[in-house]
Amino acid sequence: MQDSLLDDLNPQQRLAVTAGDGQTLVLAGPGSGKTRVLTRRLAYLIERKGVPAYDIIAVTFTNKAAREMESRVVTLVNQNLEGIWLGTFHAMCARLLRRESAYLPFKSNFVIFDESDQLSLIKRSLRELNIDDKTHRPAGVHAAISAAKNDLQLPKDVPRGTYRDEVVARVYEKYQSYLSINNAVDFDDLLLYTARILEEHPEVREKYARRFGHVLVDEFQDTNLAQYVMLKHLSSYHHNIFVVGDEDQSIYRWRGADYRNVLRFEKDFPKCETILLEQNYRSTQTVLDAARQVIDRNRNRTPKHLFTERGTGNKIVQYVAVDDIAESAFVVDTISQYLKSGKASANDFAVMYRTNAQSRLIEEALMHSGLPYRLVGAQRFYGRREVKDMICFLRLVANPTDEVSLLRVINIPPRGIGDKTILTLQTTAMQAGLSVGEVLLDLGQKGDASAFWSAVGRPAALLADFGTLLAEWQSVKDKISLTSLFDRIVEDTGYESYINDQTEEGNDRWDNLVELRRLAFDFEEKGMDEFLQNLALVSDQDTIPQAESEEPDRPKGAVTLLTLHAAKGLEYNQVFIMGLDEGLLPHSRSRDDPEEMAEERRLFYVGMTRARNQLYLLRAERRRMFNAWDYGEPSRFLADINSDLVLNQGRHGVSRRETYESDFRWSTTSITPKRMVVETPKETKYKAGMRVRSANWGDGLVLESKIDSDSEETVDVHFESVGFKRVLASLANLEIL
DNA sequence: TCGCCAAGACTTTTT
DNA sequence: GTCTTGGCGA
Repeated sequence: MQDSLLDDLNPQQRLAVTAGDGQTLVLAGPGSGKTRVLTRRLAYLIERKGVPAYDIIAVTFTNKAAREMESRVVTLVNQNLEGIWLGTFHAMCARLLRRESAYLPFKSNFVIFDESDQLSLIKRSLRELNIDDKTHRPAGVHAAISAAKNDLQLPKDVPRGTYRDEVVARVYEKYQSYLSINNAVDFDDLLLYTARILEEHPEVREKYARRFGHVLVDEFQDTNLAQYVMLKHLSSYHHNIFVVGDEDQSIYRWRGADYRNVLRFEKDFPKCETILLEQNYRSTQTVLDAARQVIDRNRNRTPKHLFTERGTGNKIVQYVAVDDIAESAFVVDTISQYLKSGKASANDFAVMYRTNAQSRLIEEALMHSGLPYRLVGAQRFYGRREVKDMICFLRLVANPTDEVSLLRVINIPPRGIGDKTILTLQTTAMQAGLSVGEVLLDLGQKGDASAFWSAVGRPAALLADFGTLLAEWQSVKDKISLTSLFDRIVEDTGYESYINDQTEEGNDRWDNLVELRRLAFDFEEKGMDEFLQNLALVSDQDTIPQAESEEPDRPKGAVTLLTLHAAKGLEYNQVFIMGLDEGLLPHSRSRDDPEEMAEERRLFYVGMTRARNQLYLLRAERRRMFNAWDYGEPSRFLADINSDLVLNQGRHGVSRRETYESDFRWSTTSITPKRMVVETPKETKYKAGMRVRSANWGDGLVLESKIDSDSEETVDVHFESVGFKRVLASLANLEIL
């Protein structure tokens, strides 16, 4: 019997796809056909079980995953997916909240603030509350608020035990009130409000729970508490929930993701059927074995025995470079050799690293050798200044009371409206009980006849000019198309000449605006509101050509450079993982938290399992950090891989630094010839773990000690009294206890 | 008000 | 190294 939906699946995959009603947990190792199972499951429900698409909700984390799933399902079933809820968690929540805004502190046409908007609101809240932003960094406070939201806490739920908690709770409250004034929500709110609305209003919960006969979830290991609770409520009527994930690939803990939701799922649904997908279709057995040796050291997970029919394959190549430059040189040399032999093309290669900062050296090395490369994700499209500016202009036209947007663009391009003027404007508005935008519009429309003309003083004319522009855009916004409005704003503000200074960078910036205009064109029919509401939920990966896709303008392809985080879900024939040094991978910030250390291990595991044929693990004996050499230890993860699986290509003796120097922008002053000789680090007097006493700060614990370029010993100490300090050994006079 | 310079930070970043 | 931020002088 032929069955196109099931025939080409392995037994485990088939078991998952055809699982009966109830709760199903599919634990899918890397390369085991997770996406395939999910799409076939959808198709199976619709085609074989006669489930109307309308009854299904399928959630993913990225737009890319959602789009991919949709297009694959469409080719599998002979009907359209009319009425299905298929999309990212955030998009699905936004849809639900727009319908149920009656229960919420904002209107249904709310906008979603992105990260920069959020941060500017946090800063304003801190200022308003007179909280010092040095001791309470905006990003840190925001992270704390975000964590609270992911844990389903409202401001009143935040514990107020310490002064810090108190600060967070107060800023949280203020921040929410600002969001509300602007009719805006942040990313976390989408999840928080959805979970809470389902929790607190039985009639809403029942409405959606009844509707969704089937709930399907991708990347389940990356859900946070809010998402978990939401899923539980959505499936509380029909109890059909099908989740796919892999605890070992959970790498977003710092965003609230909790892989233990996998364990929680099994506990909450004791009758759930658990299916393990262990056959791997991507890598060689060598890669899988090595990866397993690394990941098996983690606890609280379901052990998996990944196997492949692809054979043993090549050994993993380990290479210890003399320094960071040599590390990059090795990558470039190796790739060049492959390409010369004709055995591979550039897009077979990926170079992965822990931190974006590491991309610089490899980029320079690739550029130097003329190899084409593609950098994933470093510069974000929507984060770019010019793109953000334009979006704020549009948001302002759509909603003049949006103060965040207004304050951003009121003086862009510079039109003589400074801090002082803005402050008077704000005070005037507050006294009149109006928003800043409304005052501005009044000034623009009535000129010196406006009631506010004298109140704002000398710069009144400047403000009125901008107000006039704004009023004009407002009056035409419903009469002309979105792109025409776009052009009009660019024209009226002289924005093009402001950003495009005819340098290469200026041209790039202008190109970004042209790209944004192209995106806006897709919303010509749906209109500006829809465009703005969706903007924040579109990630950069949707606008930047992705690694696996063919780019017509680059037939030969390019080497892909990306962080380990960005690598999840992708695969390459040859994978280089750079910087396998203690402090880098695992990252030093994870040093004293076992949970974070476990996540570093998973991150490495994700990277390793991206490789189809050949994996290269690299490290450098020393690298340049700030202005000194940093001598690292090999990553602890390397020791976990059995040496039988590894081919050690040893250590290069020559740094390429000299050869670069002539035609690259290495600063010659910072690299004296003396330091090009490989030098052994001098012994440090203080060692990590030592207890020391200082006359100033009392007792403390040495975290790290190193010799910098001037042979000075720098010691990092955690003092009981004052916390972390970095001191020079020669000056601090630390007594070893 | 603007633009320049110096100081300090700097993990990852699906939405 | 490179980015942002804050202070200061024109």
